Amino acid sequence: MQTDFTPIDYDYFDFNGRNYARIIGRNSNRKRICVIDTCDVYLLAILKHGANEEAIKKLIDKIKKIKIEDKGRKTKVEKVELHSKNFLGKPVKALKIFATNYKDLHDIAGKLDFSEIEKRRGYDLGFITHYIIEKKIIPFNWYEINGEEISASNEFGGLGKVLDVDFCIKLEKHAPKNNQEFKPKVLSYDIETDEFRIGEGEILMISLVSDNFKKVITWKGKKERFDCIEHVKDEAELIERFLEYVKKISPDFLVGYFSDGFDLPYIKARAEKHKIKLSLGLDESQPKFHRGVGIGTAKIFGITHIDLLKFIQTAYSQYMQSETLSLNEVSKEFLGNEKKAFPFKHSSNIKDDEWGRYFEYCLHDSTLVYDLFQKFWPDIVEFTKTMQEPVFDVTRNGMSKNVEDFVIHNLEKFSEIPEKRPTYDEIGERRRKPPFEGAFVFEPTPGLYQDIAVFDFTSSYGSTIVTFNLSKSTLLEKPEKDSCSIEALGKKIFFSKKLGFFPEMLKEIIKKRKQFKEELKKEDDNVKRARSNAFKLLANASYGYQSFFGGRYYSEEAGAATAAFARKEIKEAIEKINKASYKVIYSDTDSIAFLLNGKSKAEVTEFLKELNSGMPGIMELELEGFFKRGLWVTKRSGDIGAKKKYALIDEKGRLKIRGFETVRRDWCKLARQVQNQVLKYVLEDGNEKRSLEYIKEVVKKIKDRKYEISDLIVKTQLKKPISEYKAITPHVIAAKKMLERKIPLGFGSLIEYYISESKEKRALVRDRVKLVDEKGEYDIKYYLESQILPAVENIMQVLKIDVNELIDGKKQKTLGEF
DNA sequence: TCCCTACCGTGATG
DNA sequence: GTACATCACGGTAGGGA
Repeated sequence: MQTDFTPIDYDYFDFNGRNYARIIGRNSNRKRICVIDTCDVYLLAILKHGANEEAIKKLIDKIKKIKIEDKGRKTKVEKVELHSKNFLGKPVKALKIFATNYKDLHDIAGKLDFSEIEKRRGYDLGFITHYIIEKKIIPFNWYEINGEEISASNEFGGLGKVLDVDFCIKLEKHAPKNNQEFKPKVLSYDIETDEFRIGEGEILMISLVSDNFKKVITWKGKKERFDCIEHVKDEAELIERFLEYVKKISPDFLVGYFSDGFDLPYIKARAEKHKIKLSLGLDESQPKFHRGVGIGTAKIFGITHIDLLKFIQTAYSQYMQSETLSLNEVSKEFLGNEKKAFPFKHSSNIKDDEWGRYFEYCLHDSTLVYDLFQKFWPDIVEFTKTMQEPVFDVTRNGMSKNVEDFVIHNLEKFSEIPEKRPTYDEIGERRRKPPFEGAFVFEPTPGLYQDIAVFDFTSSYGSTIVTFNLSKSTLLEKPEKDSCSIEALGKKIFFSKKLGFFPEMLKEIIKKRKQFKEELKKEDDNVKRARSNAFKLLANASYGYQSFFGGRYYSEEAGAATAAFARKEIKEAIEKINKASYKVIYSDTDSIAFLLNGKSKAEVTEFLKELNSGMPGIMELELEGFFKRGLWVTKRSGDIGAKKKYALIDEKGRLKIRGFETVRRDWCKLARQVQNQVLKYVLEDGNEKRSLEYIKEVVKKIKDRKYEISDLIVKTQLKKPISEYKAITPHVIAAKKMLERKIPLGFGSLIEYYISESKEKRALVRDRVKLVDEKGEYDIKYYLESQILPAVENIMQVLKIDVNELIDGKKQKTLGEF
């Protein structure tokens, strides 16, 4: 049969000793299709330079005889070809050694102990990656496919019969087709339980949301409620019902939030307890749980399980406003919608008339997850198409893996043989290296400035890598004609002029980033901003990747050289800006802030063009914006200007605050609000007048205990198991208190506490820690001197005001009006 | 016991 | 599994006076 087809999810199976890819996807009639296909598997043996033809011939004959039988299957070398390829940019002769089963390539490589062979590569990619490279059947692209329909045949042990798909096709031909939009069928889900520890409590309800479908399955509460609430008799039936709905709706994506770490493992544990087979897969298989160091992953065959939290974490968190990645905050930021309020209670404490609200709460969570998925769908597609790996992996991988996938899937254009993953020892060696010098940060002179412009290098590190051709494969041992050099790692490092594959590929990511940024300029919304930033992140991660110990294309020299070149470029730009009679007041990594010194915006724009025309390669500055005022403060200790701490206001009165306590979540809300307000007043007015009034008022209110504890809560994240802390800080004490109350805590838990008054005179801060709901009076002195004062002190100091006098009230006379 | 500083730890910037 | 280095700053640990 013939149809069009877009691949969504991939896995593979062995049949008669061979590997077969199983690809689940859809056609444009929304029929679900499973494509079965195989491909040649091989590894590459790179030959030593200058091996003679006769020797190679003999070698090929020897290799052809290799057989392996020790893993319950027979694998042999099926054919050997001699190819001219590149390895790390250099031309090499390599033998392409074809074998029966991908999993045996490693063992075959182990038998290639011949003196003519220099290196063995290309057998550590994984079958699916290898398959996608070989057959070029890329997720979310469209293909016209031809093949034999085997839905009802006994082929592959009757595989087609057990698969719950519309068509099962053994692929014969495929050709790329114009891409079209694919609207997936999505089912989001969320569970509520009594116990947070996996499987230790009962599942009280499961909510499901899909297109025109909302359902809460529960065995709790009273029967008559809303249409979408379905009562079952017990937990076992609830799980059965969940299975039925997933099967009936049969979505392309089953989406949860932290569902890799909670919902799905929980359902699995409870299903096991009730001896229910959790056959969610299209082939009736159970979810496969893969253990990770942190949380594992949960994979369902044919229905792609997505944990949105994971994707948001890697792709967007760095550029988000939200302080935590809780469903509530993330929904607020991207949907303008939040969770319904329902304080957690054990089910035994929930009254009859409260269940309705609990159901609504649970259902609303699934709605949020559903809406978030729809919002991020374009990004998920874009990421997946760029990385060319199955969407299951792309949504879970970190940035370094994404960069590496992108590289691996683009090697063929360069006839490049893939480099191997580093060994355990190599990783250890790389990790032990001392850090190299990074970015340049300008030490600002504290002050309140007027009329400021800010320039940014577009994808600074990325364009540096591209411009100066910095990578593992372009690193030279000694200088060559036209090679470029830089001082880094305490020596002179050289890179060839001939463009390497890594820099060339990076060019494409930068192009994409530019495109998304343009789109963002046309119409600004949270998701567009996130997308643009995600590709910015990816471009920057390419720099991080080359210095990342786990990377195949790790190169300390390339990393250090990138930072060195970037420093050189920005310092030169600063000099040029100063020479043009502007005055640079601050700079960090890739941005430069400078005073207009009376010049017009038009002059600045013109000057920017001139600057760019003199810039090497694809290095380019862009205008970040004009600002009416800007404030830089001193460090708390000493008089020198603090780096990474400043606030700007543009002509429209919009604030841009960086590094200040206002943007740090480990300061109490009050301190942050007060600082934010003071910055606003100072930047708007250019003087201290309104701020002083305001601070005075706040100080009085603190002294009069007019604030709620909720304004004074300090939030700190737990970053390791409590026992591992050497320094017992307030947040460790708070965490211990929470543990005593049996509140489950772990890596990443947000610890909330406030500082209460103590009779003891010299008590440590940690001895005064109280949990949010613990009764107590807040410590006036602490909040004045350790929260509010530090938050405004340095700002007022710039305006020559000593805030200490406001607080103790002794020297108020010197303040004139007070 | 007081005082100082090194170090731990978190969370920012880019 | 896991992109990088550069900063600020509160709080404690721990030694010396």
